[in-house]
Amino acid sequence: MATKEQDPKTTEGEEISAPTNFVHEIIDQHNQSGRFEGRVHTRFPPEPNGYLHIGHAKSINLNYGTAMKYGGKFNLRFDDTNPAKEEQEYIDSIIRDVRWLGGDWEDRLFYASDYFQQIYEWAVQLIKMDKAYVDHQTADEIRALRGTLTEPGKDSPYRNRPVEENLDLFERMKNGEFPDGTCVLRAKIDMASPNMNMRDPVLYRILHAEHPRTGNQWCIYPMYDWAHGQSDSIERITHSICTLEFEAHRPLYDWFIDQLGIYHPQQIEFARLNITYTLMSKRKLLRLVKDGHVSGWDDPRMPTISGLRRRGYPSEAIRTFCERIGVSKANSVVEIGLLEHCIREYLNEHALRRMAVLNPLRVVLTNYPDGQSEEMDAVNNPEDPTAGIRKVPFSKVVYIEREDFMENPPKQFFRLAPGREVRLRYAYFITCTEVIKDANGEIVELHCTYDPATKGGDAPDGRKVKATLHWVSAAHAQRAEVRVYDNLFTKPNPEETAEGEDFTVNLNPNSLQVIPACYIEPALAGAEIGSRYQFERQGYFCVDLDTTPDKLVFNRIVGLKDAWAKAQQKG
RNA sequence: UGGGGAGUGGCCAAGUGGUUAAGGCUGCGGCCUUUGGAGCCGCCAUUCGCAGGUUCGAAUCCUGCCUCCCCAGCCA
Repeated sequence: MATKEQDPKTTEGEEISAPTNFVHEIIDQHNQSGRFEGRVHTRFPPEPNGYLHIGHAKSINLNYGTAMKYGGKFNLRFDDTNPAKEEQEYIDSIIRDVRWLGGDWEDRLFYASDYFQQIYEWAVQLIKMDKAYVDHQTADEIRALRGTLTEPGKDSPYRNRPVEENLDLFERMKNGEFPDGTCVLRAKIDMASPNMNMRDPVLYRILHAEHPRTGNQWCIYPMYDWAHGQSDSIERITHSICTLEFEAHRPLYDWFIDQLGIYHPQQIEFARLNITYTLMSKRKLLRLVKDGHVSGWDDPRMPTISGLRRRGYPSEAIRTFCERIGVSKANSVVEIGLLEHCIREYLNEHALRRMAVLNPLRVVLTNYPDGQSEEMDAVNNPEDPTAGIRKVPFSKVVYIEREDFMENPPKQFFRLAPGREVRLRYAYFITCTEVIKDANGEIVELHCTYDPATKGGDAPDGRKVKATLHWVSAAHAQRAEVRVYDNLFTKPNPEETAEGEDFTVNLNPNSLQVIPACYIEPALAGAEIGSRYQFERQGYFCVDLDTTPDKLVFNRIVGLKDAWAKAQQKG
């Protein structure tokens, strides 16, 4: 059915699928022109100053996926050039997350700090070429002379120091002779450039700080701009894929590489991911953690990879999502609904079905023999016959979902109501005969009769019911805590606030609802942490790591689509 | 009012001078159903930021304009 017209071929004639985005299109052009001799080598270059989030997943998927598509290689490299903000904890979490997302760097785990010596030598080379100088201005003075977007900057008074003096000063910077902030090394480019990045950017600053990798070996650290392009060059990266904000830095990276005369990767910029009702800024996510708005980086409401993992989002589904959103240069905001769709789509196929009652209503089957119980066959996954069946115990008293009963149902409601017959899934047809209330008029129990002829859920006389309810036998039920999540923010754009307010005013006070005592079927006892199930008619749930041998805790990953709820909303 | 990017349906996104302007998500109908789930079928841009122009023919080429994003860290 798919038309297979002219699949592009490599020079070897081996088939490569058609370009799926503009990045691949550029690579195809390079492969045609022979720019990189057919090599494709990408990398994911995080700074270890926070946890990865789903926006990073898009980047990892693009970089790793691209390498795989072209039979190339993929590196993981930490851009650890600022010891003031970076920590080993972040390095560890990032490694774990990239691996979990399926990225495989084989033996190519690198650090920009691995290249500090080389980068230092290149700085010396630049000084010798009279293309860099030590500037003793303060940060404020540098800023004052940088000019503005519309006015050119002015040369630093230190700009024309002799090469020998610069060499000496830079050496002494490295040797720790100056306190932090005394001076910096700057590139000598053009203070009048319309591109602000070219106005003599800072290359090195003095930072007497302990580095997670290099300890106290260095007290000068290269700026990202001075380290990043060269790191890619050292690793012989072919395509340096990065986000849009670095587009204006590309001329600078090109200038460095051309001055140094070293291998030249091609930088390609794409638009970062934004998702409705969530934040993607590392700074703001850090704030949520530090200020205790969430329980940690792995709070199941966080868009961090560790949060999504704990919530129960399968990495396969996250990957599908990353494929489906596409890659372009247009700033965009993807609806959270698409992510949830991908999660449901995967889990529908893979999650075992179980029955669990979150908000129980006791039902007594008045004509069912006292003390009797039997085992019903239940399908584990209707989408996957190989998942088999299980036994579910049934007895005289069962719990059903409170919202599956209405005393005075509207015409659209076809679940249980007085005098009405419905099916208990895999069990029997039951008919509600009596509603028991307490002194306050609260419904505390239902009396129903069951039809023994409908065992398994089918009526031999062919009569139909309009609803099938999930249930749990009271005598066999296990207890569990269930945590139901909603969006962390109440607005599609959490950054949208009134003057003087910040994004925390948009925090959703109902983003976490804990249901301490739910009833679950016995097959769920001993479920492993991280395992995922569909609770029939409710949604997908994942065993949380707070689970202990005597207390199961489930996270709701995502609810099932609910036509009844939607109809209610419409009124 | 410098420089660099981007504008295709509610949200993403294909499209690279000749197609009825892909596809997915959402939404809306209907079928089916022992999950009001899943699945299946159908509908949803005479128009591509706007205005001109070139052409037999323009989302695609040209000109002008509008809107949005990024850049003035010793952050990345």
